[in-house]
Amino acid sequence: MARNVEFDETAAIQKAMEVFWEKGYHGTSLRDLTEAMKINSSSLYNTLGDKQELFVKCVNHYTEIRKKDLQAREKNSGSSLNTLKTYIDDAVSVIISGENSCMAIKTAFEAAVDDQRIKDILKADSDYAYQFIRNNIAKAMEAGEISKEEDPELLADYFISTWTGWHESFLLHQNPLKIKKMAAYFVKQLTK
Amino acid sequence: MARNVEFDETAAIQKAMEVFWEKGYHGTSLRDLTEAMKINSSSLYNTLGDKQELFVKCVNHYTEIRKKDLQAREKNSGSSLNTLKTYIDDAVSVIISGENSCMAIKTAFEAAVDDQRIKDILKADSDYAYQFIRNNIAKAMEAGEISKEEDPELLADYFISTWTGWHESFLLHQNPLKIKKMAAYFVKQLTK
DNA sequence: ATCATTTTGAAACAATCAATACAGAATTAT
DNA sequence: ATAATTCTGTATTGATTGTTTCAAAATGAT
Repeated sequence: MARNVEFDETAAIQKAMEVFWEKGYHGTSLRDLTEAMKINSSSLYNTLGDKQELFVKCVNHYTEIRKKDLQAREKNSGSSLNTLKTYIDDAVSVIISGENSCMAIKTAFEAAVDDQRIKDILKADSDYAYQFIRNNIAKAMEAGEISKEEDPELLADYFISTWTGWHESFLLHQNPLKIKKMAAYFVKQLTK
Repeated sequence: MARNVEFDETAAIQKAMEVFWEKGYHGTSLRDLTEAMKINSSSLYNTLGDKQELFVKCVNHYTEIRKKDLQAREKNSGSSLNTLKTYIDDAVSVIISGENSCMAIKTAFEAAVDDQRIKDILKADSDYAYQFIRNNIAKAMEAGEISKEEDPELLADYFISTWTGWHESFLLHQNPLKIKKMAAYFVKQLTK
């Protein structure tokens, strides 16, 4: 009957996500977005909604990427402790690469503060990582790789929390060694 | 020779700080500021400068408050370990009180990202806390309250990092027990 | 090819943004 | 009291904000 949408919606959201990621929600203008997405504002409003809706879609997109990453790690055979260690190593690499900090963290401290929808998405994202870590810790305990005296729930929370601070540390001090040392210390605490 | 400024500059900065703290840099408008500060925009620009300058003054004000807090804690006699424990307990109380998250963290992940001046202020703030913690850990080691096998520098970094994550955790999950457990675990790790 | 439908692009919308101009009120020193 | 100076309030600046309008272009079904 009629014309189809010309642009790739997922690609457009990806681009928008990158802009929001870099500049934050309030720091991003509609013109920043349409320029990066290479679509007109009328097309944007027609297909993706207003700024807030688009932002929600972007944060969702971001957490879906993270979810897929965790799912890929779950499939990976090998000891649970190694899965966790690799997970930590990869995170350290991302942090000290000097790229933009984790979007979930930035969003948590900016836009999520007064938007429950965003909070819910980030909470679900955090919960998913929590389960991933908790399960692997529990399995590592069964395998005797981590002391059974520890509480996997507590350790999982601790895991996620510590992480966030590493981003802030590198943001301010730009010192890779600090991050590496903290990661090594964390693994040591975990395994002893 | 001439008239004096009518409003209390420190009080005005305090008010501005509260607004920035709540809404973030980009989320705060000049109207928000002048309304809260109860001064006219012309007075603002005359005495405090533009939005960016005012923000710098506010972040400085915030870190000065924290500095004074730490200095008060330093004067407090008692064991170094107790000083650290009290410091942690107080932080936990603030976090689970449900008030706004720490302004330094929010700013680090929003405005500091592309403003070196802000980064420098926050770095100095972080360094001051670092010294406070490091010194107390070192003293606690001498007193035999903390194992001498640990590295006070590393522990101090770890201290600060963990902290940040607690804020994010409570922001998303609103679960005081999680924070309390993590704090208890942290102290346990520190002292054993 | 025609028609119905939808997307697109350019332009413009009112509202708000940060920032300023300027006149008059207020203050101090003389 | 006068003069010199500075602060304050009103009003407004041009720019930018998010959003919408609308005609023209593009598409698919008949």
